[in-house]
Amino acid sequence: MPQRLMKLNVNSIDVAKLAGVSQSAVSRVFTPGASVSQAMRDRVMQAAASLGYQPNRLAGSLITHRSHLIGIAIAFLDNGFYPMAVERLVRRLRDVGYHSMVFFDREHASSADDTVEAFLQYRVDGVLLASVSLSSSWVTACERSGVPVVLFNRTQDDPHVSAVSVDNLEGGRTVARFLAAGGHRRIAYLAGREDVSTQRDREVGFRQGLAAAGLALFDRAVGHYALDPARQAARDLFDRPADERPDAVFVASDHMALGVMDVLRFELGLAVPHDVSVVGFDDVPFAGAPSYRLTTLRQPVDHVVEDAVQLLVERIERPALPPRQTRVPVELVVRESARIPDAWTG
Amino acid sequence: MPQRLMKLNVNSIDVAKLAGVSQSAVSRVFTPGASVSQAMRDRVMQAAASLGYQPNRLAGSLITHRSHLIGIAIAFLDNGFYPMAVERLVRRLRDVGYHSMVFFDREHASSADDTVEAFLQYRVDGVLLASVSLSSSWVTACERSGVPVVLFNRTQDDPHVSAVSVDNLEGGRTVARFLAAGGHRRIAYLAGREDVSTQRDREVGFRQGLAAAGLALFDRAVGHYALDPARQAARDLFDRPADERPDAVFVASDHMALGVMDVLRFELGLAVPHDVSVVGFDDVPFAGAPSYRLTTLRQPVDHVVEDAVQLLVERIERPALPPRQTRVPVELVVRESARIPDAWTG
DNA sequence: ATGAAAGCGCTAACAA
DNA sequence: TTGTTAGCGCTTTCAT
Repeated sequence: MPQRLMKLNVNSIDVAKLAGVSQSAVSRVFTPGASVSQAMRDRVMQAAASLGYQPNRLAGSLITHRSHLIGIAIAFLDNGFYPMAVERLVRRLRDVGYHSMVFFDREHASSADDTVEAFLQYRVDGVLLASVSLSSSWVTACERSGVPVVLFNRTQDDPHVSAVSVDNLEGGRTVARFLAAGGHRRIAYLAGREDVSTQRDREVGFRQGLAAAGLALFDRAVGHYALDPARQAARDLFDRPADERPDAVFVASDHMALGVMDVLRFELGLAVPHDVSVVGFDDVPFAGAPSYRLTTLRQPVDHVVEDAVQLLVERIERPALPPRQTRVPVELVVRESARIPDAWTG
Repeated sequence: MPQRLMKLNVNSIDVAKLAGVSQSAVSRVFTPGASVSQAMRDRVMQAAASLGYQPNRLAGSLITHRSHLIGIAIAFLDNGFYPMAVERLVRRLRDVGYHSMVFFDREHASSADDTVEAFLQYRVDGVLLASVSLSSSWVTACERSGVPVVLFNRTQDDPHVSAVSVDNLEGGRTVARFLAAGGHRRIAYLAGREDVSTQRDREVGFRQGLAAAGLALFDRAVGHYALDPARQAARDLFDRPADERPDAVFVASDHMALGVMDVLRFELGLAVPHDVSVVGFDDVPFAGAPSYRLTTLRQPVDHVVEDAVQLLVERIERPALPPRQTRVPVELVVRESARIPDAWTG
């Protein structure tokens, strides 16, 4: 049969006819764990191969009620932490048999609305939410339709939703301890977006740590987890006479911290860490570059991803299981952007 | 009816019953452009809302033969160009009504194999290939099943496949002209992966431009588009006495170029651009950072993405249309990592 | 404009 | 182990 006349969408009936077997036999051959003889398998596979047959999983999902699709919603990839996270999430999900539909939602609620609608219409088996701005009503919408949701890197007070996050509170405390031990006395904080849990927890922990060292926050500015606002915040904090400016700053994300270092060194002519110590959060790839050498708290991406996938898959496979939260420890990575205390042991 | 007893997977029949209309009426209400009275639409929408009904697009695709799914395959997100590209690709596709299944394939052919299989099994309407390593046989597999493919940022000599790329050849020539005009005489090239078209075209164009200026390549090393190999290549090229080392280097990607700058400045103690000029390719976000200020060729992401989506959608919607290739112009972004020729006008 | 009926490609009882 | 049969939830003729 000339290839040009080949039927475009080959189905299991075509394969069955060519192999001289029933259609359901074909289905079984392509169903892992079904009961088929080797002879049957060989005949069917050969027929399938010669027709270029691939089972239609969309059709299959109709009856199994499993699409093996996971919806991933994320704000954007500007911050270098998220490309790492998304890539590993998608890879890990694939390892355990799921495929990823990914959506980017910046600020607008309407866009997030469409995203949830798409998840529901495509009958995704589960949802991973890494967006900073998704309100809890979307979570409710999914869970009500029986679609389990896992919050990635943010928490809600609501224990009815699974979530994985790093220990932002302890991270904040660690930085405070490190900076206080380094002899800093005018310590500032550069905040992320005020409405998200990571920001809040990092700041609360930081203030706790400062208090424990007998210090109070010297100053504070807001960078919204974005580059330009962070740069402006750095100017607000540091474009002052030497004795009125902070001698250290904890920046709520590396993405912002790298921009802050650039402003400090290239706009304001300050030396890091001689004039000011900078500590970030995330350990993005550029944090380790010789041009920055940013001291920061590492979020162990693989660990976080592993937990997220685990949390999601367990609820997909055993819907009766209750939601769970996990909290992954962070690790201070000491580089040279902040003065290192004598005999720092963690 | 208590919410806890609510049926989990509401279908169009449930909605029809509640609204007291036929099932096909429900379908019409949710089909854009179908013929329904306003009264019918209102009744159905109300019933649907009260049940939380969302049409099952997987079922719909069975009959329409359109999944509105696009398969995107990409190597990885290490290189800062790709996060930008993927994010915009996914957004743009969504704007025109398509949803993205994304896959990451590093080197292994078997993984790419699985990816194509998944694309076929999920009956994606089209495929976008941004992976560097996907061989042309996958393209054939998709196109034979009637799934149009667009190559993103790489070309094949084969005109039977749609492709969008930037003008790497002209880009290479431009850099040569710029460096020659800057008075450099020992000009080196740091290559990407030898087996991909972007690398080849950039180098060919570069050599052409050098020849036109009466120069030949002074030296060459290979960085495989990856950070560590690029850093090693930089050492090989520059860890020599002053009169034996290049006075300028064109690096085939910014991702590598930033690493090269770090080695030059922090390991080898060379000043950029005083001792050596560096030019990159891509214009990734960090290229503009004050710490680097890398002179580079900008790939206009929005333009490239626009073309890619256009090329794909036109073939999905009019399958008879032949594949096309587009070539997007690049633009030299002059910063301070390379000596600027007097009166440089482009 | 609406309803009845057929069927998209598949999986899963059930029989044999 | 294999075949027969009945749907899964939808879109789309075709009548009305």
